[in-house]
Amino acid sequence: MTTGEGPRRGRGRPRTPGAEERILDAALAEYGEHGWSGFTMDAVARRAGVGKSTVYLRWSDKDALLTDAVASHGLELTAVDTGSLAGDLTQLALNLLRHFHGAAGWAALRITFDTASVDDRLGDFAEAVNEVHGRQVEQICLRAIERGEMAEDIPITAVTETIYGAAMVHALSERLEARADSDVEVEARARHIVAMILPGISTMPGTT
Amino acid sequence: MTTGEGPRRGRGRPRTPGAEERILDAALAEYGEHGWSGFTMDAVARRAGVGKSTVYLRWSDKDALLTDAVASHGLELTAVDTGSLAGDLTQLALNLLRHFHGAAGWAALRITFDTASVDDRLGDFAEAVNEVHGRQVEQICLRAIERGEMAEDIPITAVTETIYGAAMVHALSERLEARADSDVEVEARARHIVAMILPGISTMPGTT
Amino acid sequence: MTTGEGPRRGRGRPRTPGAEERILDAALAEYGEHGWSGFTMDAVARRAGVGKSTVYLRWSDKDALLTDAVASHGLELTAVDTGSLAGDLTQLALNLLRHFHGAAGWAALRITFDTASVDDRLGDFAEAVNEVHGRQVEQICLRAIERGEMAEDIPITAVTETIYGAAMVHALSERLEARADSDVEVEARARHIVAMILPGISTMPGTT
Amino acid sequence: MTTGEGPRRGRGRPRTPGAEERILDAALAEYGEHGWSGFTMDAVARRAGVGKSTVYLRWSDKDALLTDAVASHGLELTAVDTGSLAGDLTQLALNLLRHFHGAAGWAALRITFDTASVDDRLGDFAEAVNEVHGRQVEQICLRAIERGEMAEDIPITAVTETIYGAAMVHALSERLEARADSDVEVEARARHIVAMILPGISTMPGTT
DNA sequence: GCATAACCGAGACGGTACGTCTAGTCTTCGA
DNA sequence: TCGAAGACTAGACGTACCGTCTCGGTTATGC
Repeated sequence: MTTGEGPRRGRGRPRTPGAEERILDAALAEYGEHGWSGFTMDAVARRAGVGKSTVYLRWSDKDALLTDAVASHGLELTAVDTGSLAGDLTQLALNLLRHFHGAAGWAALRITFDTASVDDRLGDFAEAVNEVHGRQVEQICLRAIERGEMAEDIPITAVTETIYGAAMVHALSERLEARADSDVEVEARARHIVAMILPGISTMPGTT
Repeated sequence: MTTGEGPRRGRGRPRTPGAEERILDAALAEYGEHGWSGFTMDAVARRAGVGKSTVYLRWSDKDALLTDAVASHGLELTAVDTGSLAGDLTQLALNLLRHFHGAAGWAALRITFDTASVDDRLGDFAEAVNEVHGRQVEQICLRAIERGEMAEDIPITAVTETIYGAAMVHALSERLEARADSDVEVEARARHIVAMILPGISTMPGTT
Repeated sequence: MTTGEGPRRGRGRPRTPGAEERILDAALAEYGEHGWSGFTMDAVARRAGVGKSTVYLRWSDKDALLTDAVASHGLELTAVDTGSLAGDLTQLALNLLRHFHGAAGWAALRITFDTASVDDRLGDFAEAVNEVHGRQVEQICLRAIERGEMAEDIPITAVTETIYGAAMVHALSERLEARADSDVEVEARARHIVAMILPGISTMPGTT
Repeated sequence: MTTGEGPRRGRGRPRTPGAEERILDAALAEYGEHGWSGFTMDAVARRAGVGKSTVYLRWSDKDALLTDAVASHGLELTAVDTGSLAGDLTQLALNLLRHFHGAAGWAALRITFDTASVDDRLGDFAEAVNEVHGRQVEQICLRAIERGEMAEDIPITAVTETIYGAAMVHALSERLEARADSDVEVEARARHIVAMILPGISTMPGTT
């Protein structure tokens, strides 16, 4: 995402192959363990067994590294097409719940909030996430409208925000209460969320 | 929540009355302007017209101050009882949208995420927020169930998470797109959110 | 030296009698134990069992207190008149050696050097010490000249400086080597010093 | 005496060559201008055009820096061999008077007194000074004894202490009276001092 | 006998330096 | 040419101290 995929044909020593990934992993681990205020470049470099200059050679600064670290593990939401609006949304909710529960997803979340707060810093990443995620729901909804399952006058962003928000706050609750849902609970929660909003957006009242 | 409500009967010069509030305000302002990195104790002290030691006399460190600053202005959600579930939820959603849009609410949000991530730091504040907010929705729902407006088998936490999440993510979107909704838009969004989940939780299908 | 011996006849509560002395003692003790850089007003006040304001009520600042503390115990050199130049000088050297060896004398010495270094601060104390001490030797020498024991063309300040310096450096050596001379050694050293300079200032060559 | 003469062969950026000296000079200048209180690490760093951490990378704390600064310029006494005891001593006295009159010599003196007072701090420097200086006089005296100019039963330390003390106290007097001797006066004083003690240590009575 | 006034202890106040730590840059050696 | 090591400037961190101030209380005089 940052490195620039130049064929690296030059003279001199080629870049150590594993370094990039080790650094990203180290960054993610440090961020997960100590949070933003305890996240130091020196610690990342040391943990990755790498000199600080190697890190700065590839990322311009702290934010860039962190952003990239999260991005590298944080956008693994795969689109689905189960054939029904209910199925698509339930699968999406499930994915989101699992995503935000994991370290990378959670880190992505925090960074999104952090970067969204500072105006003089580029919220590139946050916007990217926003767009990627937003497009997911958009496709689901468009398919549903085509099939006639969903009313056309529903603002899609509202659907996105509701589902994402629900998953997000649920993950937050879990962390605050130092609780970890079982697989069954997660699935139940996903179904609950969808059940709650489906009647509100569907064309046929009374469907579940 | 701040210093312990000791009646301060002792000897010695009593603490300057206004200082506490001025420092908290300054902290919130600095945080809002510069974000977490860029938030300086020296700057807070200077802005509050106060010595650094005065700040450290009352708060043990940066996090404690920031947490308190946000808490002092971040829990101003007033419960409402409009008589109907739809009215209550719409009013709540409206409050939340406005809350998260403002500096204090947004800051509270960020801090909630921050403190929820670090285990060796006390997420006291985050838990408090969680509980206060959770109780709001609980009361609304209990009233609705009493009135027969709401099904009894809906998990209330799911309702909470959905509404809060929707408001939260909407505020996030606004910031990411550097957009500021008008009052009309905010109200419309609140109604949309409620309209989306109301059919899913209400006893009478087809109601809006 | 600082207090100003006003009869303190006014109304109001009179100053606690013992306080003055206790503070001075505490100051001297702290200075002796921790040196100039570890000498704090808070510590002095605490050690004297006294509030800081009580200290500042009597002395304007740190230097004033320290100066006074040393002065109160540091100028106890008593003049002597043994009837002969050799006797007078030996007695003086002995006094000085003992003086500089003790805590108060040593502290006075340090302060003299400290205050002599800073031009914007009043070396009042240092000058006072200098003058008091200088006068001692002056009197001894004048008596000796009257008696015909001492040549008239000797600059008296040179005599003063030599004897004082010798005693001073000897005390310094003792401290540096963590050594403490016995009484016999001190007396021997005093005689040595005088024996060394006596032929150089006496009218009769070859006298000891 | 400073950093340990490791050949610094390793990897990494080598220490900036000039920095050490610039810092020491700045330290000495600051000390000379503002004295011990008023001597600030920040000011030293700023004056040397250096970051504070660079200073702390080389010296553990304020005292260490100051001590070293003085040591670097404070031990420039060169031995002399004029061929006669009187000549040697006069030259030594002259050197000392000039040494203690200068900023570095005076600073060295103060620090010697300071470090000699605090037992938990290493008086390394003070001892070094003591030894270096002591050896000077020792050599002079031994040569004189060989030549038969000086009696063998004179304790050499007494000679050292007397000459050093005389020069020291003279410098002190100059400062206290804000006076600066001319070259002629300094030389006269040196001759006076030696004339005073020479008869007392020489084998031939009546020599000057 | 009661107000007045100066003192006392405690300790909070604004300010400033301390010594530590981090960010991001720069400079060397070795691969 | 790149990588690791690590010194560099800049500046925030949290602590400690200075000298000032404001309390509640105490102890004397003087009306």
